[in-house]
Amino acid sequence: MQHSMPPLSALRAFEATARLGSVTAAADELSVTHGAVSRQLKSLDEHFGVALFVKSGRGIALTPHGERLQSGVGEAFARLKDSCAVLKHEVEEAPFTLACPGSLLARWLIPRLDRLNRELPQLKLKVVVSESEQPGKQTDVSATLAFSEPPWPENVEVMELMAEQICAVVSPQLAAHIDTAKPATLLANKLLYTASRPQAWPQWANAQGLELAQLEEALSKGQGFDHLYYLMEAAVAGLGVAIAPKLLVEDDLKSGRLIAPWGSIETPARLCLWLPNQTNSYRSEPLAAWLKRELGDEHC
Amino acid sequence: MQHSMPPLSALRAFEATARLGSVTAAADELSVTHGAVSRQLKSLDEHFGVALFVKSGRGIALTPHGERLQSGVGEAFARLKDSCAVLKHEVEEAPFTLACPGSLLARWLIPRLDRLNRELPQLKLKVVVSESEQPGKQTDVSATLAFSEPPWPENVEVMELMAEQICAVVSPQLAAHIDTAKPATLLANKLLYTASRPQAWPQWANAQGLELAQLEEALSKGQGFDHLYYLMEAAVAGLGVAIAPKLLVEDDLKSGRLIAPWGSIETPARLCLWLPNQTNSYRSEPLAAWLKRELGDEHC
DNA sequence: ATCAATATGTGAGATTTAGTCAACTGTTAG
DNA sequence: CTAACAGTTGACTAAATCTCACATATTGAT
Repeated sequence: MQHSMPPLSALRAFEATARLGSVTAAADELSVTHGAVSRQLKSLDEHFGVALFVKSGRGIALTPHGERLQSGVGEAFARLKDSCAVLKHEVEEAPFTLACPGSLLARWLIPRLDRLNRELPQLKLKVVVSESEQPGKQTDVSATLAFSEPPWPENVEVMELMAEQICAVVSPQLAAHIDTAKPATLLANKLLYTASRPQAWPQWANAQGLELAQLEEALSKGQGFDHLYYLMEAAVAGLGVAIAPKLLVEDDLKSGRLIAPWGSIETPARLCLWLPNQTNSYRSEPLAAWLKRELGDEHC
Repeated sequence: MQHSMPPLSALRAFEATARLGSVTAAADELSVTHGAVSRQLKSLDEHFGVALFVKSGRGIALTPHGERLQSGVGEAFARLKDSCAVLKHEVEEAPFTLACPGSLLARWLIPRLDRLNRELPQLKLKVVVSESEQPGKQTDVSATLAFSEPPWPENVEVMELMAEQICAVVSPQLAAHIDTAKPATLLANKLLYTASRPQAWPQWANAQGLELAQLEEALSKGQGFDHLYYLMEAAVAGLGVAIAPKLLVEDDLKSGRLIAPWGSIETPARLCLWLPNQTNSYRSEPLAAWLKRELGDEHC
């Protein structure tokens, strides 16, 4: 009495065969060969010690025992399929919430959001400003887009999208008064910075071969902002020279609202997509692919 | 949308775990290690792209998604188990019908039937006289017991129980008038035979070194019977010398109603249990074992 | 009648799935 | 603070399942 249950795969084969009235059709539905289904049915016969099908012409037909089994098993499998389909549907129809820092959201993602939604409508994408400092921490988001430096924690999946590049930017009006050929002349100007990225100016200065002490002094005469977003607005307004991820000023450089006379440098940070553990890859992969494509296009 | 169904074994692990509230308990019920169940659950999470359980203290608890899945899947599995149990019960409770030739039934099986039923009550044994000449042919019986000669057809399972032995038997009263030392003297007596076993006398005569021509002549003076059963009654009544399977006269020999002065010889035939293809081995094996034991005991 | 087409059954071997074992992490209770 | 418990995971192994190719049986068409 211990094991009245036969192997489940055999029951599934039975259910499909009984419903479709054909071994071959059932095999087709289950994406296996008819031989595989035939074996499963034989194993069921042996399990129950009674024939569930009899040959009928060149096909098969249920025996009375088979018919009685089918009535219950058919309903059970219908229930099973329905339950799984409902859950799958719930998961797929749920909006995909992408968290992202405000500056990246405002200056890069939002201008592209309409196209993203048109190209990946099945995501039902929702974007929110990320609140936590650690991207993987928020549990109520499907993914987080952010610049961050390796190493990354182990219990989350982090997809690297591109290296961060930063550049010093200035309004064209202000640039007219600077000798942009020599980086050092920059230090005479008002430097704009944000506390959220204290390493940005030192990294840039270092790459340009400038003395850190000189930079410190220049910064002390500069202006700080709470947020990268305000910093960039200040640069556009011609308040001074700002340092910013190239990605966030790309549109401004193209439109001529800002210029970056000293080029850009790569930092150790990477633009990453952080995925909590159980994120459905069917949903995150198209988004990752779209982001990579979008970022790649901009480089050309 | 193709494959909304995860592997069924993973669903079963989920159902048991959700119902019992514990991976270890589920593993126990399914007779596997907890590691195996843990893997199955993980594969389900990945299939649906959502966590179905969360760690809760040192155990686990269903997530809202998990709870919704459980409600349907639990019922479906209950249905499945019930359907299988019902069928299994039907098969096990159905009487086991054993067919058997009339003579074997009357002179060997019926005297032992009460004990057989007492020792194997779960069989709910029913015996019927076999109608078909070919033992495997009848479809409405669970098994057929009969003497038959190899080779046997391929599509039925035939279990050999013992070699057939035949012996010439005579009533003690009649034996008093025969010189039983020499087989040849037998030919002077009235030979009793049945058309259903034409080879019996020739086989016996051959084994005793008698001429077939002489036998033919003796047989022509003898008496034929429709059925082995009448033949044996005739021998008991002292009408002449009969030839019969030793098994069928064993009880008569023991009681002294018949004697077999010339011993017995083995024929190519075997006492066999014929099993149609889908006979449940859980039911036929105890019967076969009982028969073998019974036959073995008689040889001692 | 014979041949092609259709449907199912089966032996042998390959592949995939699922399971075991043992080590590891985290939690609770004494 | 240790021991017992509950679950997860890496590496390996065992077993179930599938495929392929061939065999058998029925049906319909030439």
